[in-house]
Amino acid sequence: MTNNDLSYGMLDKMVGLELRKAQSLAAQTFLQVLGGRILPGHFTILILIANNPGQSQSRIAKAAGLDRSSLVPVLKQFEKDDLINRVSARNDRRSKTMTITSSGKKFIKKYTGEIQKLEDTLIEGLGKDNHAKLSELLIQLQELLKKR
Amino acid sequence: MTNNDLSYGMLDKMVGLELRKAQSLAAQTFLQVLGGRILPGHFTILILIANNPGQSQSRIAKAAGLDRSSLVPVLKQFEKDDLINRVSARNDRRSKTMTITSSGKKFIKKYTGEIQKLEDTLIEGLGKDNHAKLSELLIQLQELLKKR
DNA sequence: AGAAAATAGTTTGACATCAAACATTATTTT
DNA sequence: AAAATAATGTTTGATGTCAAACTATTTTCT
Repeated sequence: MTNNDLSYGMLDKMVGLELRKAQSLAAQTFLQVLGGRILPGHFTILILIANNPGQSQSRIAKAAGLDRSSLVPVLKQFEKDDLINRVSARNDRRSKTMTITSSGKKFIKKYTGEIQKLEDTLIEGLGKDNHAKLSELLIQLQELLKKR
Repeated sequence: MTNNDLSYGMLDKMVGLELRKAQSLAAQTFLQVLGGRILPGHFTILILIANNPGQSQSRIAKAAGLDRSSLVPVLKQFEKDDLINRVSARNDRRSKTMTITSSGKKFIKKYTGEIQKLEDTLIEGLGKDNHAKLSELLIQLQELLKKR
């Protein structure tokens, strides 16, 4: 039997605990959907660049919930794979503005269907209202945590 | 201005994205509460051992949402810090059963108040019902993801 | 009973992430 | 205008985690 009946004691039903477990499982599942070719968080970076052309690395990093420095090797690889372009910003020579390439767009398009399908199973499994409520609460939670 | 008005495109409000961002923030906040002395996930391991004495490493790992192998260095450190005891199980010489020490109990007790206080601010911020709903949905989500 | 498969804990190697320190460029202060 | 402060991208070092391979045991199968 693989029945998991351990007690979490004081941590029982605390959001931090459930968040970590849920996130771990979700990341694993999304990674499968992405064919193991790109990490969920890295896919997010790509999407952010595609939807917000001309933004700086710092802005993208912040939106992705990652450290600036963590982006560097990822972007380097994206560039090497011809998924994005990076050029020094005219007005600020420290910054580099980034844009998606046509290959990048193709790459994204390749997985959008599967990702949406996965999300649809979550919507179906939780119920539409609950799914919406869950993202809403997660966003609200982020607001709360940012304020501390 | 630090206004974060980037578009997440197709990922907007997807649970995977919000989960990852929320989890990152929560882990950071809990780490602060724990005085930077122990990672949230490691504290969970300790709590699990305290509340489920005599369990094997594998069971604890699973309940904590971590890989078996990830536990090894953590437990080694816990042992060195006299927070837990590990002894070979009588009935299964592969297994090691673990118990919390009195120092371990003290360690837990030291942070219980602060952790509960943090959770209380989340309950207050989200509203009691929403907080309960959030953990419930996170648990439900885990069930869904495990079934895939 | 003996062989085969499964399980527990561990080690090793790869990699993602963060934090701090750094150089360069912008902005703010004086 | 000069000096101090802040911001951007980067490098480096440390650490946590996973996955795969390994040993030792246990369980299952025949």
